[in-house]
Amino acid sequence: MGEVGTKGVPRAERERQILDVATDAFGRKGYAAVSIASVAAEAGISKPLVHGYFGTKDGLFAACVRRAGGQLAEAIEEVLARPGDTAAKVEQTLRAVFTVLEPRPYVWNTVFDRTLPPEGEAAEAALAVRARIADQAERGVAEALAAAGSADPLDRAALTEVWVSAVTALVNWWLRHPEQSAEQMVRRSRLLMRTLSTGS
Amino acid sequence: MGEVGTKGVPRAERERQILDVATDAFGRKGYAAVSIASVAAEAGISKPLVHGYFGTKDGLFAACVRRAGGQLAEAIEEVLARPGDTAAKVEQTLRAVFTVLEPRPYVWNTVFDRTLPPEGEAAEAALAVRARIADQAERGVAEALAAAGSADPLDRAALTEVWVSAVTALVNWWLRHPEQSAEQMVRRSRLLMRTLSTGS
DNA sequence: ATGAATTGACTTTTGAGTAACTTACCTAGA
DNA sequence: TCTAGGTAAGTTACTCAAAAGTCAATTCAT
Repeated sequence: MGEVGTKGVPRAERERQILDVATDAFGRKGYAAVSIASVAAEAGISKPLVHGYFGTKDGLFAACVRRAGGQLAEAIEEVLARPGDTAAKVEQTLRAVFTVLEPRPYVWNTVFDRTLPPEGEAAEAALAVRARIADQAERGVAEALAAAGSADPLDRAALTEVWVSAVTALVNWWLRHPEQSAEQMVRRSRLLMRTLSTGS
Repeated sequence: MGEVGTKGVPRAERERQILDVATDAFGRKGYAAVSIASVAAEAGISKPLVHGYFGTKDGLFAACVRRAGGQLAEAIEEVLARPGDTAAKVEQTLRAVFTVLEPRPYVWNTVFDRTLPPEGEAAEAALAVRARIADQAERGVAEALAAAGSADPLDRAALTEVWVSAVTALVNWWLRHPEQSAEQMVRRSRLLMRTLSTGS
């Protein structure tokens, strides 16, 4: 256990390991409830190494959120860039999100963590990623609303928020039913979205 | 400031004040990110008084969640007890939830806090309230799903979560646009719910 | 043999929880 | 109506544990 000295693991690989463990922990329990020591233990290394590579806890979180946000935003962007009607895009966006999230469903909650300290690098990074995702969502939402006959910017802002929140809810439900595949989640989401409108 | 001795505020009222402040803080930042000291400061009293009334931090959270859960469950129950078809109930439930959540939108986040320590009174109380609300919502949701051709209990559970989460998002949006009336919000919600299904 | 990887053993800060004291209110008896 | 004393409300000043962050020493790969 207590062996000192290098183990021959290059920094890049070790950083990836740490980010994997930390993202999972942050997403499960939230920023405040995660200790650097527990992350280090889970990764099989010592606390100072984490600090050596990522500086502060804030820095570690920021790194997690930037990587996660990059993966998510990229997948969504790819869908939006493709041609197609609104119906297709909604479904493809859902599929993209669930597919990216499938191996690490906690990524989403990391980005939308509410327990961050209001100041600092972590909060800034999270806000940036959220803004990017909200911006992407708004583009898709605008189309759908136009089809429904509304061009009201208030409608657009509200629906964007509802949409993001609905995805969050689906992801959290998924976390408690990990046996579901991404494809099952897409199919289920389609049914649920359709049902939401029956009462109206 | 540092005046010692009683200020003549009876225990019941002080407890209510503390619960108000604590529920808001827990709902905003999550269990782990809230300190007893900050709650006490915000309530204008000292830390030991909070401990004297609620024991541990776990006990304080449990008290918050029980009160919050009671308020929510009661309002929903009242709507469900009234006769009417699915469409009417959806709309009435929306109206009821908006009304209950308006003065304290963070109540929902408190009940569904993910940063709770897995063991202890707080987690138990939260689970109990979640189960109660989920059970109520599921009754309403089951009807709508039946109309859409699904009797899958997993669908029901997931939709319940999505639905309440969507409503919460609407409430949070509403707080940032207070010029909107409750009736406008109900109408807007109807449009948004309908639009959500365009893709399917 | 140089530098990157890595840790043990610190210091410091923060926050939960407690002990012991102080003050105000309220009622029973004179 | 006045006062003695019990009880409820409240604080200051601590203890203790956990967790953030630092430093200097150590080992391995090239």
